[in-house]
Order: sequence, then C-alpha cells, then structure tokens
Amino acid sequence: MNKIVIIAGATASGKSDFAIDIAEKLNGEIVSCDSMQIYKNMDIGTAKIKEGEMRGVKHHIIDIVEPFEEFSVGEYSQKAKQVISEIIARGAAPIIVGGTGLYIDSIIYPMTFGGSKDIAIRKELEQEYEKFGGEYMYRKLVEIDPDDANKIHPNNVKRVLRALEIYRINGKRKSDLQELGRSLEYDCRMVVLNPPRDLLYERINIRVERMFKNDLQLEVEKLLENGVSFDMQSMQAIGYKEFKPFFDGEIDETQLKEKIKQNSRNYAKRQVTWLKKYDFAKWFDPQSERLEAEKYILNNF
RNA sequence: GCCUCGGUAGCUCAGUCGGUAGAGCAGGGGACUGAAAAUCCCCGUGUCGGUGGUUCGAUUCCGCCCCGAGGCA
Repeated sequence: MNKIVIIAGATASGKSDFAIDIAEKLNGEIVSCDSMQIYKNMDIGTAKIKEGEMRGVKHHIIDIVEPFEEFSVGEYSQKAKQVISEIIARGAAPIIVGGTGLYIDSIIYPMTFGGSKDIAIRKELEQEYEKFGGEYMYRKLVEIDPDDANKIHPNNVKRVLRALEIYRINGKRKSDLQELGRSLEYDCRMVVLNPPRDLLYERINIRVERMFKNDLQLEVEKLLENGVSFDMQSMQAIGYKEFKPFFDGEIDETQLKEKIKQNSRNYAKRQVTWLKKYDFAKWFDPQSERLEAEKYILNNF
C-alpha cells in the first residue's frame, strides 16, 4: 500500500503552514482537500495560500474550476487519486491537506460515485417537495429503500431529495453502498491539528478581520460582475454567501463581519466533530505540540 | 426633582390572572457515501435587579432602594 500523509484540522487551525514544513522535510507535494479552494478567483474568503507562501512546494487541486461551475465529491475523488499516483510516480510524498471531511473519505475509502447529477430531475424533485412537503418525499424514499431512508433524518430535506435524485439517475443506490467496504486505500499517516477551542475561535475572528482588510468585498463584487450569483454552489462558501443580505441592505458591515465569524466558528466545530471518527489519526495542539506532530509524521514515513 | 417604561439563561426577549419559568441566537455534543464552507439531529436551574412587607407560598401584588431608556420640568 502506498503511503500518504494527511494533515487535517478545522479552518484556521494552522494546517497550511505546517504542511509546507512537512513537505520540505519529506520532499512532498501538497494535495488540497478543500471543497472551496478548488474555485478560481475565490482567494481571500477561502484563505487560499498565496504563490509566495508556498516556498516552492507544489500544490494541487487548487483553482481547478470556475466559480460558476458545479463540482462534486466524485470529481474530487477521481482527481485526487490521480494526482496522488502521479506524485508517487515522481518519487515524492503526497501530503493531503484540508478540512473537508467527505473529501478525505473519498480519498482514503473505496467509494464510488456514479453518473451523479441531473439538474432537471433535481428541479422536478424540488417542485414536488414544494407541493407535497418533506414528509411526503421522505415516505417516497422509505418505499424505495427503507434501509437507506433509515440513515437520513426526515427533516434533512436536502439529503432526502438527493437520495431520490440518485435513484432516479442510477436506479440503485443501496447495492452500491453495500459493496463498499471501509478499508483504507492508502497507508495513512494522519495528523489532526486541534488548537484549544477558545484559541481557535480567536484565530478565526482575527482571520476574518484580516480578510476585510485585504478587501474581501472587492473580491466578491468582482465575482458578481463576472456572472457568478448567490445561488451558485461556490457562493455557499462562508465569507461569500453572507454578502447577499449585506448588498441587499439588510445588514451593515459590522453585522456582516460578525456573521462570517459566527459561521466560521460553527463550521470549525462541525469539522472537529467529523475528524473524530478517524480513530487512526493522531491529534496535536499545533502550538504546544508542533514538534511532536512533525516527529510523528517524519518518524513514520 | 417628578412621571412613564424597562431590569428574567452569555445576548435579545416571552411568560407566570401568586404555586420558583421558556423561545431564538450564542455555547456544547452528535450525524453525514453522491451540493459537504452544504444539510440535519440532541442538550435550557437561571439568587426572574436588591431589600422589606402582604401571603400557607412572591419572579409575579405593595413599599423603598439601585441601574438603564424616554418624557416633563
């Protein structure tokens, strides 16, 4: 099995910088595992690393699609695995860095994502939901596949609709799920950077203030000028979607900033929750245990 | 100085015709194989501003005091 390093953690936990240190010491290349840094021209709000900060280390799967394009885990998974094998072929070490849990899963577990998207069907289902309500849609899913439905909460409309959409496109979903084991695809050295919660929140707040100083607003305005709109997938990103009520005059700049900080903090907490499931991962405080974290990776690689 | 309205969970507030109280947000925990920075689930004891009084019993009624907002002087 091929070895890979995974550096995970919530936003603002200090992944990027740490990853570059590791990359330099291991002759590594970084594979971003972030559902928003894939978008071009979304740099400030996604806290994307700048060319000048890379210290010559190669970074992959950043800036690979336009902000008005749709993207999916399936595409990510495929791309990431391909990039990883290329890095290995080059004799370098793949270092996966990011905080998008599902994307991490899609690399390390053998998941398959079939032909997966049909906007027409999705619209149809959404209209059906508007008409008949969530309970109705959920019952529909229960009829098709009780086991699958069992795993989705009836209130989670987005998931219910998505499941129905998948059935409509691929016919079956359950069998797919059953085939898939949970064995690791790579030999992973995984580190989770986990600062104390209050410190993490403070870092997030500071980071958001910095984004505004770097003129996040201008970045958002440029996106909108270039045909990106708030209903697009890329604009779900924290630091972007909050501008809609601001531009609509519903909130002022102070409230805008607060909202972005708030959403970032909430998100960070969800990320930490997700990362807890990787029982093979080692957790470190990036400040007080940085050396230990480095050693753990270097000694085991 | 007088009058009025407020003072209840970290914040914004609801409520108790007198039987010690509840929402939203925050916060915490969790789920998550197809949009995932998305989406969803669970968790609410706090001298009900202070102090006296009435009462079997007061956060609720009454007096006084403190704090805040507004009005009249």
